[in-house]
Amino acid sequence: MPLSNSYGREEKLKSRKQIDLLFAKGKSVNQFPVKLIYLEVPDEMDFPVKAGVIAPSRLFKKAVQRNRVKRLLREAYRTEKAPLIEYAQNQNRKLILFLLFVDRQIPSYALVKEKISMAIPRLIKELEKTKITAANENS
RNA sequence: CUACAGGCCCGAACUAUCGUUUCGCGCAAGCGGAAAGGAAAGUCUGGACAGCACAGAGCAACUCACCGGUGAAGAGCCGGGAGGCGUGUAAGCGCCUACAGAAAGUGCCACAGAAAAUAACCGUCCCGGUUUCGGGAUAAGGGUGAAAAUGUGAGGUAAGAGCUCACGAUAGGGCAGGGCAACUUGCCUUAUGGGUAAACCUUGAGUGCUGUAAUGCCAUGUAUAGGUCCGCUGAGAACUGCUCGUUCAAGGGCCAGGGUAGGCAGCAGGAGGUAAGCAGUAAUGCUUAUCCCAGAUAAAUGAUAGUUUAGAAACAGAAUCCGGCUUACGAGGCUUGUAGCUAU
Repeated sequence: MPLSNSYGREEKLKSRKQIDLLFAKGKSVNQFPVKLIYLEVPDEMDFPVKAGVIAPSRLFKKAVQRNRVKRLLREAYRTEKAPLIEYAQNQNRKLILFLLFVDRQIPSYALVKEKISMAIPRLIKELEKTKITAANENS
């Protein structure tokens, strides 16, 4: 599968069941004002990483504002996701992921992009740890 | 020209790169097309559409309210009438109006005032008594108030009063002229004991209820094992606002637990848009030509850079679809009215 900057239908997290599961059991990486919620799943999926975005209506009352924040998150994820996909493919791990925005101010695109580019290496690092502990438990 | 108020128009364009949703073509790679708003908003209305209901009677609730037209319909729109406000000597012009009924009934009318509805505090007048008082008549005058019993003049009277008369005002009725009508003009006649119906209410017209998470279909999947209460002395269900009434009726309610939560249709060709012509004061209608113009479901229109421009900033994101109403808002343009200044 070639790496590209596209962010198509098969890469989006759509199943309501998986979303409920993610919020119930998922772990998180905080990189204020962006928060990643992730969960490794055993299920077979058509793409190694499925991701969605959220702008809480609690923080943004108007639909226009929520749309704006979600578009920024989506665009930043699209440009910065390459290392994560590559890692998941190489290690053959399946991941579901949500990007939350937890500030009240509508951010600039530059800020969101910077924070996500910082958060994704941290996420990979966390995944590396859980892999080691799982391996230890198994042995 | 400036300020204020009302109405209308517009709601940036283009290029490049990387992306999203969808449609068409193609085996595929890919190529090509389309992609938020004037309010998409509030969910306030009217419909379309869908489901359930539709033997009957009563009650309740809600909506509307000058006339005519328009339209699928309306709490909309257009035109007209009436009333009010502003301006003006006036004519006129502009703006506003939930504009049926107060002569069916009930209620309410703060403060002030004698009194807020069938009004005697002061005053005026008469009678009795004779320094003060008592009985009566009287709405002309006084002050209060948002509002005080139809205005002015004359007659009249003890003093007064629509008590009578003249000219008016307001309301009802009649006749005549104008108008499809609301209404209006003139004449005659009757009455004149307030306001409030965005108080209850009355009159007239109308409304079955629910709402696209409607609804239909396909797929997947199981479990009702348990607890408790009620029940043929009728639980409960249907007639979907409620009651009566009618019909059915042996299982039903609650707690706990299990399964599913995927897909298709609805769902994008419509009371559709644009242009021209015709009819009409207008709203609007008709004809012809032409266009296809979002369709998601954790939910698509974005990011970056540059150019144009005085500036790109306001309010704000489709979720079944249309017609309206209301509210929010930016820079500029057009237009109407008022005020001011300058010039003529």
